Amino acid sequence: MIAEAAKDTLRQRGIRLTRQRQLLLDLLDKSGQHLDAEALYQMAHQKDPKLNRVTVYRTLKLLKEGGLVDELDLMHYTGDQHYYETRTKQEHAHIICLRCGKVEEFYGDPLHKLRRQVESMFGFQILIARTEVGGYCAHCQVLRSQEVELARRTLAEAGAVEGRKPARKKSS
Amino acid sequence: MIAEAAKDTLRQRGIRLTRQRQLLLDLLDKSGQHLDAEALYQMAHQKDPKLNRVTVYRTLKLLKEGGLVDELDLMHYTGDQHYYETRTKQEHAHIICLRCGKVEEFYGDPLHKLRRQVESMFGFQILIARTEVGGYCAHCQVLRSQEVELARRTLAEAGAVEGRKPARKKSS
DNA sequence: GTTAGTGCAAACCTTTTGCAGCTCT
DNA sequence: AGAGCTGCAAAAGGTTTGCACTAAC
Repeated sequence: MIAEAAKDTLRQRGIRLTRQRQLLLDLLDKSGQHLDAEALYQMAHQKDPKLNRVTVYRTLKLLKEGGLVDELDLMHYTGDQHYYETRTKQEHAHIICLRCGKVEEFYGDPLHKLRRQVESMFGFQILIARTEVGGYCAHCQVLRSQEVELARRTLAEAGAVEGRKPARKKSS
Repeated sequence: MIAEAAKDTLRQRGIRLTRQRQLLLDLLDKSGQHLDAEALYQMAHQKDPKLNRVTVYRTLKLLKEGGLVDELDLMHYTGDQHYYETRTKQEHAHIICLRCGKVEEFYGDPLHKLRRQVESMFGFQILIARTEVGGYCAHCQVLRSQEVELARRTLAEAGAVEGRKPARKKSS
């Protein structure tokens, strides 16, 4: 369980493990990934009605600065909020379908190569890296092209109707 | 000049090329890269005092949706605003120094490979991809370690002072 | 002449801050 | 005991929206 490791890390840094922080850490850890502050707040608030939204923001900031969670924005698919996931697994890219919102994760060589090249080419010390890709998933590509086709026809129809209206008075 | 191509694209889509849009497009095109909405507004507003901030936001949104500019956030180095650059050059990653704010651009194989792998592995149709890397540039690594060392010493000193204070009443 | 686009003001949403009181160690 | 943390209310920062007027085609 990641939350335990995170708690140790925090303890070692002399950061207090309050009831609220433990709850948030556990929720972040368990509940899948890509929670935004509001979603996390809702979950936490349900378990502890006294817990305030502000505490969620402060905790997330703390964890982010401590390198315990990573911040994403998933191409702002749903808005301008940020998403968080515990930093455990290998580095990975996030692939977001801009139609259905599904998020895939990509682990692979190119990410490591990129990292190594950036380090050696620029003498750069990398602390965080993130790759986000937006587009249409296999399923939505079909649906998307149907939608576009429909829109095209609707427009053409409207155009035809317009064409039937009395012509611009020029010949009248 | 990119702005011209962009203008053609817009015209073809039946989007009106207003005075304001032309100005914004030209500014985006010329003035280096990584402008945020406010910076772009300041520049535009200087040339055309009637031009409103809202128009900047609306134009950026239009250009972004049309794939003519890319939106970045440069690891939120300076805050939560977004940055924009015209989409012309090859795909590239942005490397941001979290100490001095310098932004480097990385062009390279790993980016293409990543793209190709995502397309083939997931059957994904990519519309936008972005990679941002945060850390310390070669120059700032040195300065950073000095800063950390200084902080460490300052803390140790404070700790020493604290140590001289009457001990926790246990032996008293 | 239409319809899209602009400016203005006001709203909106997410996140941060100031401060008094509470709590972990 | 006391610094660190929380909750509450209020502010901030960035961006969007409603509406009447203006301008591009």
